[in-house]
Amino acid sequence: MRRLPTVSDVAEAAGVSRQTVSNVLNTPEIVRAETTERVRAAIERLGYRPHASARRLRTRRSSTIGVRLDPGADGMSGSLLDRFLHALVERADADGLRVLLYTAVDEDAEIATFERLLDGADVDALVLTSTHYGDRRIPWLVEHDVRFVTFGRPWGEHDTTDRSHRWVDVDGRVGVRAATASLLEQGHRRIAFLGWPEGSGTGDDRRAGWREAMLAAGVPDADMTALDLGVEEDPLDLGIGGRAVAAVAPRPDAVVCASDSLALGARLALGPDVPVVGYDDTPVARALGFPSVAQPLDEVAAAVLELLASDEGDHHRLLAPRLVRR
Amino acid sequence: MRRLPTVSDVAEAAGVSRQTVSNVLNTPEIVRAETTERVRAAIERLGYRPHASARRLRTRRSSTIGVRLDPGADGMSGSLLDRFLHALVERADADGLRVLLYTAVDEDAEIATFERLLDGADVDALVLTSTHYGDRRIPWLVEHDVRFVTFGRPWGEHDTTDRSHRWVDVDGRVGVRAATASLLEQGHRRIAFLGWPEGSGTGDDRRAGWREAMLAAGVPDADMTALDLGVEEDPLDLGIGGRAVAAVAPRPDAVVCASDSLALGARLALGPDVPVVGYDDTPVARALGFPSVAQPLDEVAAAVLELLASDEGDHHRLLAPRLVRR
DNA sequence: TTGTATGCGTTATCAA
DNA sequence: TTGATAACGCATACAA
Repeated sequence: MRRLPTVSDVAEAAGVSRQTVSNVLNTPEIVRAETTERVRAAIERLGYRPHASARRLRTRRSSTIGVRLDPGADGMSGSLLDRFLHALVERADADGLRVLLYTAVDEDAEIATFERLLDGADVDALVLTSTHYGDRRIPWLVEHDVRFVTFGRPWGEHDTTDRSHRWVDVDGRVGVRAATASLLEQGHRRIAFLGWPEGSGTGDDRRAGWREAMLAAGVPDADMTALDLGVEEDPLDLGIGGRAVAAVAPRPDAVVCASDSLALGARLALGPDVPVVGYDDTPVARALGFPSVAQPLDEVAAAVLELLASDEGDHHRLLAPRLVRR
Repeated sequence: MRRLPTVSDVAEAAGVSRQTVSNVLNTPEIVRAETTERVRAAIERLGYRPHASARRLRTRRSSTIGVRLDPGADGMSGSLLDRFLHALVERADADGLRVLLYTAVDEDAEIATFERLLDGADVDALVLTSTHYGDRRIPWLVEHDVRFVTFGRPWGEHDTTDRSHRWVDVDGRVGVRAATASLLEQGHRRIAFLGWPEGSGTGDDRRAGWREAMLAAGVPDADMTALDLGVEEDPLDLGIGGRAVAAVAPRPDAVVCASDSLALGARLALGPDVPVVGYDDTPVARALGFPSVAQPLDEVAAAVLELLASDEGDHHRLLAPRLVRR
């Protein structure tokens, strides 16, 4: 591979000093237009590109953000991370940012990875997904003054006031409410909710959306308890949701689900005649043709980068999902 | 964030020179055990970590490999890339390598990205997926003397002799042959192959596996033509494979498919009574419970890194897939 | 076996 | 507005 031109080469070719070349690149406003022109021409002619490592060493910034590639993803929801990542990489590239992947088996290992990544100036910001209640990563990052944004609310008391933790999330409650409303509009009344056991922020949020829509339609609270299903999902046993929903008597008119894999279970158990709505709009939903609540991953990625970049403005973004009708 | 300790700090703390610290890290065999011990203790005590950017600047290597995050992935096959990526990141981490993502809309854009990534010493090797016949990226990389490995054969004449192009691939022919054989063992004879139109390396390879198994079982060549289905897959029309297979009269006993999404189409069109085997063992196959040919992505990732690292030995690896029976 | 001197390519500081 | 000088942290050639 040929030797790459450096600032010195450009400086020599343009008849200026190295520093001036650097200024043209980094602070063009303080350089005279004519000089800028000459330097730019030289850059073009020589095919000069700044050496990323040298710049990083000097500036102590890497312009790289780290993202964890989730190990536990079951593939179905995994494709969600995949799509988010894609959107993120695309947006980041436009801002001159790179995306570095890492993995970790558990939280302690992940924190150890943070240290490695940050100390070596490999990354200077992190994007975290799949946050959960009591996440130990968050306080660690705050304490070590690391710039980060999570895709997912902390689900704590001070969600929207805590300025030390920036997050972007999608309003699942609104999404599930819309899904439920659309089933109600179609004339269904006994609409079951198939989600996870109470206690998970995300799951309870989605459940709340279903309840709201049902209440608004005048369904009494007492009628809802029998239709409120919470199961522990298991990638190896996709039938669990189906069995739960099949056990409801009388049979529900329709089912709103907290995930596409739950929806798949319901669909397989009840057949195509009972309308089912999923969540995340995965390939499975498209393949089987049931509606699903889609997260606006492009917007999420854009918001994540905005929060990462700016010091002022809001620190939290709650985005609206979209119901994909089929 | 605190100021990070450097080699100098460690040297001072251990009462040696910077060079000795560097030697302990990079060429431990030339340092006296006692000195090593003292230096290691100082490293531990100070929490020293080498600064990645500085090392990269000096060594002119980034220890980072670039991987493209595919834009066109339809989600179902996309999860394949996802799983491969995960395996790759995990293995790479063990070797002290980082994985950087990039995207590109087409080949020209991707080549432009190569230049940016390589010139800036952002990455010093690339892993390419979804290679195809006449791939312009390959000659560009070879010409520019860039280290790379592709996951996927070039499907050219000189596949196995061309030492300038290292690749790892999975033997689809063997996989589909095994899938077909298992159906034959179950007593099925009219086994259709649902794949893509002739002309794609991967597709034709898988088709050949089906033909081999059928021939070995004594099915005459003439009987096979009516069972040999090739359709253009379309993420928006998953029914296309199903329609093709439903149009075969008399109805096939079973169907071997070149992908899980084709298998899904066949399954939906023919119902659960006609055995179907897919390819890639995606969540869809697990969800619907049909067998599928699984690519050993862990092994692929390991092989990719081996080929990337070593200058001698083989330059190509053809790995055996595994039939997941269900 | 250990230490000294130098440079990788860039940008920050300060003087001209 | 531009230029000289130093420094970022590390690793290598060479000397001791």
